[in-house]
Amino acid sequence: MMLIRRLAEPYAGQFALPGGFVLPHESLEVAAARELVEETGYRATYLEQLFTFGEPDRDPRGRVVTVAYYALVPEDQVLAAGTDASEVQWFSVSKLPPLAFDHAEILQKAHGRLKAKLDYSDVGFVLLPKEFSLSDLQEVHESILGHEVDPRNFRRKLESRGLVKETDHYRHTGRKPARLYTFAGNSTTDESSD
Amino acid sequence: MMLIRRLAEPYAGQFALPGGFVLPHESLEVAAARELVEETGYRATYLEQLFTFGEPDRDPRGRVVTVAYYALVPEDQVLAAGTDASEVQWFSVSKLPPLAFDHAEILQKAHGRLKAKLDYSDVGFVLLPKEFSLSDLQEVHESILGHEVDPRNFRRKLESRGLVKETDHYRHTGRKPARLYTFAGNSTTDESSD
DNA sequence: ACAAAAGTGTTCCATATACACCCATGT
DNA sequence: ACATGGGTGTATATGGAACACTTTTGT
Repeated sequence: MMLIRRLAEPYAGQFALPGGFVLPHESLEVAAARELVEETGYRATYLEQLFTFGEPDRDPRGRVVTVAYYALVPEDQVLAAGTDASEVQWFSVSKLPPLAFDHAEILQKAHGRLKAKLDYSDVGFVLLPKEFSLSDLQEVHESILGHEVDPRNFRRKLESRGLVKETDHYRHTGRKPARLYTFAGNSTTDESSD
Repeated sequence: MMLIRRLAEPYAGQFALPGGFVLPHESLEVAAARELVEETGYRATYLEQLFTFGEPDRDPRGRVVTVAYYALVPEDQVLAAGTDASEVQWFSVSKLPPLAFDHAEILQKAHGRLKAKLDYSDVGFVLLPKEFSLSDLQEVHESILGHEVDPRNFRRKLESRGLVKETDHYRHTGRKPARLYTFAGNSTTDESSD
């Protein structure tokens, strides 16, 4: 989970989700992408609307309705703090600091959504470079799900769904070289839900 | 699908979803429930946030962000048109009239969500009175899914999940009396997704 | 040679699907 | 008696879960 440390009141010094206000002629999604770049330097490739939070008292400054989006950020991305935030930092889902506003609730909802989408959509691939080993992909799944996965069952499922294409490249950084794969396709014709 | 005919411009005379503006100290969900009562007379028991629509040009009057909710309304509910609408009318999903704004897109999204939730949540029961026959429940599922369901498989699934409790009441309105059932419980501990 | 991660098969169980007839009642 | 919707069982296919050892390389 990527969080920023707030500079301004309220909640100055605490961690929070990056965010800001939508401009008059800007779509919600474009606004979310813009704020993310401004505050973390990351240009999102995957961005999905999560939920809209609108309790009347969730911001001490007055009525603020937040349309929350979440982005998936490959771990190797370099993040540079922008103007609104003094610090950008990664946290494990299980070790979150206290958060500003109702942002803990937002994060929890995002995590639940991600878990649910993991096995009927292609979100798992977004967090990896174009070529990856099957162990890489498995680790992504394990860290999102929060538990271990059996490598044989995992690989069998990938194969039966035709999700990956093997390349003839190998990564030689470990002990036994790992075959690299690419994502095979957009099978999920997303007519349903969100 | 329940729609109202608009009285005011823009799109006067066309069908649209009931809706309106959130009051300053009102939560989004309360606002949705209030507008539904005002425009259709129906007090929602099931109301769920669907999605937020915020394209800059979706309303010709200016920038309007819509936080869409959907309610489930048992068919036997009597609907009385309120002050903002001249007419409340039911439509089949497959035979919708032209709709105001981007409301067709909203409806389509709601339908997709409902289909997806049908078999991992309890939405199917909300559309029925407290006591219902298994054929009633099956018809609800068929009309949401848009295809027929095998009665043996359907009943077996209900039983294996323990979703219904049988009563010793029968409905004598058909030829063979149908045993009536009640909804058994809230098994779905909704920690995940939305 | 050994440490460390990559890779590989089989069995079992639960759940989904396909399919057709008898039953109980009201008219 | 018959028409109508209510109600029932079996066989097959599919997908998920549990489980441990061999392979290949770098050091």
